[in-house]
Amino acid sequence: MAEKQKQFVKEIADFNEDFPQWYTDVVIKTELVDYGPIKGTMVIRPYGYAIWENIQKQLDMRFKATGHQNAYFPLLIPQSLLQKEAEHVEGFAPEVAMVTVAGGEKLSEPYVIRPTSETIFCTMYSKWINSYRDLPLKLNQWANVVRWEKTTRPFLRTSEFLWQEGHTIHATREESLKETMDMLYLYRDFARDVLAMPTFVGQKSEKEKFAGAEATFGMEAMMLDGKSLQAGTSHHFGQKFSRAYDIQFLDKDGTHKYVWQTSWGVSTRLIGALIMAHGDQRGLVLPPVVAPVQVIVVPVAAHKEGVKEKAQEITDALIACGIRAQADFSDNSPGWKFNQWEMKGVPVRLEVGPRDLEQGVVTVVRRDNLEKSTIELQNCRSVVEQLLKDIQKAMYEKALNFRDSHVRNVHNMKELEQALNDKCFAKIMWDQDAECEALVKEKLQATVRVMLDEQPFDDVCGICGKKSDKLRVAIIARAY
RNA sequence: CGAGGUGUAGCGCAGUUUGGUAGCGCGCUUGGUUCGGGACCAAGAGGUCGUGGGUUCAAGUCCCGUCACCUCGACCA
Repeated sequence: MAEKQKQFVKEIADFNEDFPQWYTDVVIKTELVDYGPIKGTMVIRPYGYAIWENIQKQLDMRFKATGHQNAYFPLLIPQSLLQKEAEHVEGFAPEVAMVTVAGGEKLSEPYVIRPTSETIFCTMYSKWINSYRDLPLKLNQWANVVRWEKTTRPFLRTSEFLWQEGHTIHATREESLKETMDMLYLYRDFARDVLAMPTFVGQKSEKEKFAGAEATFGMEAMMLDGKSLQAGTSHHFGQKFSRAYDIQFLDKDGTHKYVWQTSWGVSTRLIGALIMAHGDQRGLVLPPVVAPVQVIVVPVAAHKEGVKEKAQEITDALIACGIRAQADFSDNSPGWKFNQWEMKGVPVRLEVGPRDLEQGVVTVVRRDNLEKSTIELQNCRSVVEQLLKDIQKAMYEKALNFRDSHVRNVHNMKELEQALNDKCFAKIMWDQDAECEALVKEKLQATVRVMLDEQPFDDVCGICGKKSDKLRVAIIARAY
């Protein structure tokens, strides 16, 4: 028995030895995703897509609550449109896929498959906007985009991925800056409350900012191997795009002005982040809010009198109060089911067997800490409801503790290297010099993830040791 | 594009050194016994060995070509 258990754990690679391999194994074996016929694409299977749907639902609610609306723009973009903003083209050119033939004829102008939709939004915005009364316009799009990446990994980097991209335009710089930050914080709160994932948010370096943006802000999450994953971005464009695409409005003072613009997005990468932030040796651990199945009811000895009926009854009662519950009546052995649903990360398991029925109880096991207990049958509903909330909270606290114990203030290159080798994020004072950034990358294979709005703790740059008036607290980490 | 690796049953692999009837485990099907942490017994089904050419009486195995995929680097949500 114990042998089989060990074998099972082996099935999903070794969590400690090779974390990326563990990750890939888990997403494939838990049927979240499969490789598509084209290299670098993935097929998101029902179980994985259900997570995405829950993420969508939670985000969409928050977007609507902050005055955004959804819309949809075309997949194909004429190449010339993409080329209007110089930095933007340059940034995306290496990774765009193009359509050159349609309707059996070679096109006079190739169509780009959107790598992102700034250009098409801008084109339409310039037609739609006349007056300050038309502003702000705050649209969001749920869509797929294509970026021909050289190396790929399911969810974390694929040639095609799903995301949401918000594109807003405003009459003033203050307002667009506020929008950029508001959305950044919206993402941070969403990650905390929905994904149970603590993040660092802050400004990206010049080198890492979005092609065509004036400033880019990012949200970085810590994975269980101490590496960082960019989980979301929010860009301030200033008037760069509005000048390139001629988006002007007539202001109150009677003069024409260019709009101020933002964009922000999160993608299916969030699913990858979830997995790498919470998983364990047994597989996935999903936060209840996004778990496709929140409660799995496993009958034990289902053929015995009343077991199946009771399991169904309990499941129905939970579904009736809005819990995503499911009963597993397949003819696998209970042990197999336990392991299977644990691997799939279901937060709560209820075991219903003859022994439980005799005593009028049900056995409950939580996925996050594997604690097992029994509850009175009549309290089942309310206990489970509370338990889901507790698990959500406990998962966040666990992730937060992990992160806080893996963040370290460092003052020089030596300490920085030590921190990275200890699988930690490093907080360091940085003078925003590109040479320092390049040095860290070359010597330590690490990058400046974000710059935080925190009090300086040194008066020199931790990398080059020089004084500077541009010192910021930076997070440096190895990253996915 | 640089460096490594892998293609044999649905999945994971052995077999290749030394050419000679295509194997194992899991899964799948059927019947039966089971059921509180991956059950057991029995009987089955399932393969042009990635692909093209060559050597040979004979190629999964040797030779030449080619394709695909994976991992790690440079680039990115």
